[in-house]
Amino acid sequence: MPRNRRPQDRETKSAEIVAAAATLFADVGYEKTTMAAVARAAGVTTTTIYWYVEDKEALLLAVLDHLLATILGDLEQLVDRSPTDQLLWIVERLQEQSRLVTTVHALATTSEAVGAWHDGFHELTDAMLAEGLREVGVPEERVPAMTRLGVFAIEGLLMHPLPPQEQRAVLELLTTGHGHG
Amino acid sequence: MPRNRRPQDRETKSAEIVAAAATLFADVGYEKTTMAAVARAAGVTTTTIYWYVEDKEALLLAVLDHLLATILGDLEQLVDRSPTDQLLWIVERLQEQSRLVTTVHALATTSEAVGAWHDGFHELTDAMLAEGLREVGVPEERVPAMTRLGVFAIEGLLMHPLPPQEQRAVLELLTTGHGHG
DNA sequence: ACCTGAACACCGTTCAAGT
DNA sequence: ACCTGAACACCGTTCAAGT
Repeated sequence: MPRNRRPQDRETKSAEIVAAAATLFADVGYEKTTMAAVARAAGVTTTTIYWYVEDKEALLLAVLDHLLATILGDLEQLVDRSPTDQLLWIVERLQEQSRLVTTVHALATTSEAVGAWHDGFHELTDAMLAEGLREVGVPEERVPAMTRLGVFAIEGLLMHPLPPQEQRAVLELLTTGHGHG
Repeated sequence: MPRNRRPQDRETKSAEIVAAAATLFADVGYEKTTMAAVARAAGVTTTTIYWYVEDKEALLLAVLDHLLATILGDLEQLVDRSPTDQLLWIVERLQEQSRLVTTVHALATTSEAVGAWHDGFHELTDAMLAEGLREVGVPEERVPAMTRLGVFAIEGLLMHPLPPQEQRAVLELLTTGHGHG
């Protein structure tokens, strides 16, 4: 048996478990997803999961980390696009994961680890949005408040699906300072 | 035994159960609050709760309804204040209940009933905010988008506590169209 | 009508035992 | 090192039995 076969397998199986959890969390929701269901979807026993992950919350964090890494990876392909385009693309991606977004918010106050993840995520997206605003020519002293408002708007759109035109109207109001014409 | 004693008692005890649940939901969170804990706090047996309420979710809805009624009741005292003042006052009240806010969002997609409550709540707050914007002189065609953005900002502030000055900066940017000076 | 103790189903997690 | 079946603790909920 080759020396490096085990680690390979370990990563593969771990990835399968995380992938199964990601799908179920997005479809059924975190709270309603059973560890047994994750195990079934991943083709292992329930107890096996605990060999790869400390508990259900750690599984959630693994899913979040994987998701974030995937999004950031795909984003590299879009470096040449405008910051606004990049942001809109992120919104689309997160919209598919709105259940996970609300779950993170719900657990952020209760769980130290999820709270830390949430803070880290916002540091990243805040910085990205601020950068975009500066590139668009927003004066420096307005950047912080606009960044906040922008993030709030994005989260709001994630959690309250709106018809495309209304969604667009909100984002236009946000960026240009006046609603549609 | 007087004819009307029972109904009185029933309402009292029901109110005690809902009050106990409201406190625990706000402090510990909905998911982490045990029906046994609610019962203990209300001075009844766990099973007794099920005489007054169908299940845990119905208990949540009772808490939400009571909270909303209380807030709207108190708001009557402030009719002479400006819409902005009224809104700020509501934000403060909801800020004490941010756990409940995230819980509603988390369950809104899963539960029909919570989803309906959430929609009703937004209809109400959206209408209030729109009214306030009109009174402040916002042109009619900008009202819808600004209302949306305003609600998103408020929810954002509820879920991401900010230092007072930054909170103020966001609200000012929202209402005046430019950040602090 | 209202309340209860005992019991049930379900779920996250642990553990002793296997390979 | 990795995996499992059996068992445990906990929780929402039900039910037969009481007043």
